[in-house]
Amino acid sequence: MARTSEEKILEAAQRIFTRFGYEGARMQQIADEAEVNKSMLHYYFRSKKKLFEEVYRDAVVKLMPQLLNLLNADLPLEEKIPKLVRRYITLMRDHPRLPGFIIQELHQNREEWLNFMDNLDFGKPKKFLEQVRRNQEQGKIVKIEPRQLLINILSLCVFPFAAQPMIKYMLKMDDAEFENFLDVRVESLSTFILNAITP
Amino acid sequence: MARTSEEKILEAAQRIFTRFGYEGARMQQIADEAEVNKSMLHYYFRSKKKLFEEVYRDAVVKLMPQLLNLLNADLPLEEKIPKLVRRYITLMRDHPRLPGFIIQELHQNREEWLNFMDNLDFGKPKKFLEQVRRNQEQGKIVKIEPRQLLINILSLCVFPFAAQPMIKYMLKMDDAEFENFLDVRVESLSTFILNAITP
DNA sequence: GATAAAATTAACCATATGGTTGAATCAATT
DNA sequence: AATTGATTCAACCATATGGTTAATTTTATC
Repeated sequence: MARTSEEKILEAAQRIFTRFGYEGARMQQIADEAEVNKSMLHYYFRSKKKLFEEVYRDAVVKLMPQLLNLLNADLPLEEKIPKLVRRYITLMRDHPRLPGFIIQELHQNREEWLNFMDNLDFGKPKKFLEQVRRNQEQGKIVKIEPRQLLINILSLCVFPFAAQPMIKYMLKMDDAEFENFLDVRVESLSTFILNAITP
Repeated sequence: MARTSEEKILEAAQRIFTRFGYEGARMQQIADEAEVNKSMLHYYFRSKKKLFEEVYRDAVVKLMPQLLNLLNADLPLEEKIPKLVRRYITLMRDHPRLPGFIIQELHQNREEWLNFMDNLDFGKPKKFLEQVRRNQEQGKIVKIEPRQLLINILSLCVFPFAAQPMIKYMLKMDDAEFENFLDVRVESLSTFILNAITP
């Protein structure tokens, strides 16, 4: 404990920005959430934009490498896919607001976002795509464009979190039921995907 | 042509709100986009919030019924699923900003959003869920929780649009390549899903 | 063509918001 | 205890923004 003011601000900013977005967040709101004087935000982070960028970078750094490492790991597909599903869903469960947050905020200033990402520079899913192509040539899996498979896996894992409130509404789930839905989903998705690509 | 000011404003508001979100959008910006004096926005729609609600309602009404009707149609699953995929992807292609917009803005005031949706009241995917259950009992498809299958289909169709810039970035696609990716996707997804649920 | 109603505009207004400043307080070092 | 630098705070500031008003122009009606 005994978090410094700087830490308190960052954590508060994380909560507020991920919830309300850049435009929707108020500096005063962040200060209140951090239990700190508003001037402190500028003292430590200079401006709203700088503070936001810090938060956004942290979010991206928290997610992207996790997504990519395992994707390029040295594991046979039939092992890798269940592991991917389990890890992605676990990751999203821990940070359910991040996917929506990351996607939402990049929708504007696309230019700016591009060099921002290039600076961070995580790898690309190249190895995974090649692995799929190889498995396909060997007839181990069904014919499918590797990028399509990649996007399928990502979609299936991430979308339910981005669309969480909509899903809860459409299927009339409360929080507990949704959690249960996710428990089931880990197993369900693995077999779903493996089934889909098994000849 | 000869669109009325009211129409011009609504269309402009649609473009601006879906792009920048409620908080990010500026009334002046909408007025400029509509080539209309800012006071006109208040003259016709009273307030930013009212104008936004109109735009949001239009967006939801444009998407939801389309999603639900076909889902509950009287068609065997093996026909219905390719049709669903084709229609959903076509729909998203025509309105690529809508899914992100709808999801983004409901993330806040969840309470308000709930009665809002209840007022509009589209159906629920009940018939589809039952159809899946029946097919399952008859051994026509693999064992799967019907709601999971529903979310899978939605995720696979919708997510690529919500995450479009991210995908383009990760897979180094330009606009043309992404369009091509979507062309391929219609076929690819249908067989992917059918494969996944065929015993 | 006079009259009334609707539509349009420019000039304002009140307030919220990001940001600044300068004084006060605290903590470490000597 | 004095000095110094970092930290915290209340009071301000400039500006952007949603919204209002009142006058003007356009359109429709008789």
